[in-house]
Amino acid sequence: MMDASGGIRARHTYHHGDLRRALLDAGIALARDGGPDAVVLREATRRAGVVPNAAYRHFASRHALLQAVRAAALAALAVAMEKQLARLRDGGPRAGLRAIGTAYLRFARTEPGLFRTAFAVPGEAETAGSPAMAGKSGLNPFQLLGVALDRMVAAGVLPAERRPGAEYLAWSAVHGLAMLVLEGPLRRLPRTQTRVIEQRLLDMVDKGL
Amino acid sequence: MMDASGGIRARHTYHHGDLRRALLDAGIALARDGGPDAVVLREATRRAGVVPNAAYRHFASRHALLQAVRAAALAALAVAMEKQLARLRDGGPRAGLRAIGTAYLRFARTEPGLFRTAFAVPGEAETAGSPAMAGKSGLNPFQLLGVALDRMVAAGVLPAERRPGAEYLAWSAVHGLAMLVLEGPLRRLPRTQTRVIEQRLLDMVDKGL
DNA sequence: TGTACATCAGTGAACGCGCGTTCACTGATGTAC
DNA sequence: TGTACATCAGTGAACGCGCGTTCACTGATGTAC
Repeated sequence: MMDASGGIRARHTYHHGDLRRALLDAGIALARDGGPDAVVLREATRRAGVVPNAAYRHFASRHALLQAVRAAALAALAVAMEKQLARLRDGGPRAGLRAIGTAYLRFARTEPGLFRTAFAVPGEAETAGSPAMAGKSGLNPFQLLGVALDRMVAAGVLPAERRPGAEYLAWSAVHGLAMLVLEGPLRRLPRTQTRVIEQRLLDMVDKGL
Repeated sequence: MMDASGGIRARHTYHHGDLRRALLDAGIALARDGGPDAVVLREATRRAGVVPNAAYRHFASRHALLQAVRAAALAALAVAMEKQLARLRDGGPRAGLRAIGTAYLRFARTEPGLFRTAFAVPGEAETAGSPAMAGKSGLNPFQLLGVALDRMVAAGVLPAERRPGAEYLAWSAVHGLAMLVLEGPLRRLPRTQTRVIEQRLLDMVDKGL
């Protein structure tokens, strides 16, 4: 059990209260600064102030915990996207797509550990959609992207025949840049330059779709 | 020491002959089917028919071996690109860029382990260029992409003011798709659909650059 | 051409590491009567 | 309202694992004279 200062406080009850939640939170914290490999079962129990094997009351395996963390990371991304969408009062349907892309790139930048956990770990298809991966709207990141594209079609900005599969194209571009900047060859690029490239990439998607 | 059938043949000389090469080859084979994490020092020595610590005569650490494997993977990608470029007798300068992209995507598909090793491992900036990462032309993948873009500018197909940083945009798009297909959410997509999306992605880059 | 000796490339044995996971257990909780 | 008992959520101790890496060594190679 962690107190506000991050230290370990002695538990006075034998039962924890909500160990599952505590383990998940610890897992998220580990992923946050260290990525998927840092999500270590023993460390999570340590942080929860509990003996290692206690985790097995709540997660079948380390892998199960990791998947739960991954779902939380995806949900966090969805929330970030929703916030960015909420910001734009007006602006055409193109603005929606751009907001999605912007949020995605920012999330990768500000939460690299969670980002890597969300995508570098093979998991269940988030294209389908589990509630655990969703934001407040009930949609996961992929679905939010889909909605943005649908709106573009409805507004006549995107030809309907180019709609199917368009999410893969937009997603690829943005995802690739995120990866290259995060742990790829573009890591050493100065941040200002990164921003410029981000904008130009979004332009490219806009124009090229 | 491996014979043609893949078994371990007894070495009759005390000295190996070219252990460095043997370890590197073993490392490449490991990366090929298993990605970067599969490049395990002990396993490489096992395959070379040698005691584990013998590796330290040739590589300072596991990490050093991994970097060598990574360089080899990048060189292999460069060679694949060169081959694809050599194929096109004519076709405008756009064809060059497309060949690069095609080779990249195919390499990711046919050599997923090497691809992941090349890019999922933080390494020295390949944007600069070490000979170990280069193809027959002496250029590494990034540089080959740069040349293709330069040609487009020279041919007047790409406005000069859009040239700087253009490699990052093209690279991102193609890299993102490769990642999503390889170990991301697009893994389960049927192969025929993947191909279609690949083409459309290259179209998008072409149009959007 | 032959010998002495330095250098090099392997061997052999061992380390500590932290991990995920299993087992048999005990203390705490809540429900039926 | 009080008690008996089943269920649940933790404890305690231990495992085997394969890894990277270090140490002191010995057999093989090549070079100087």
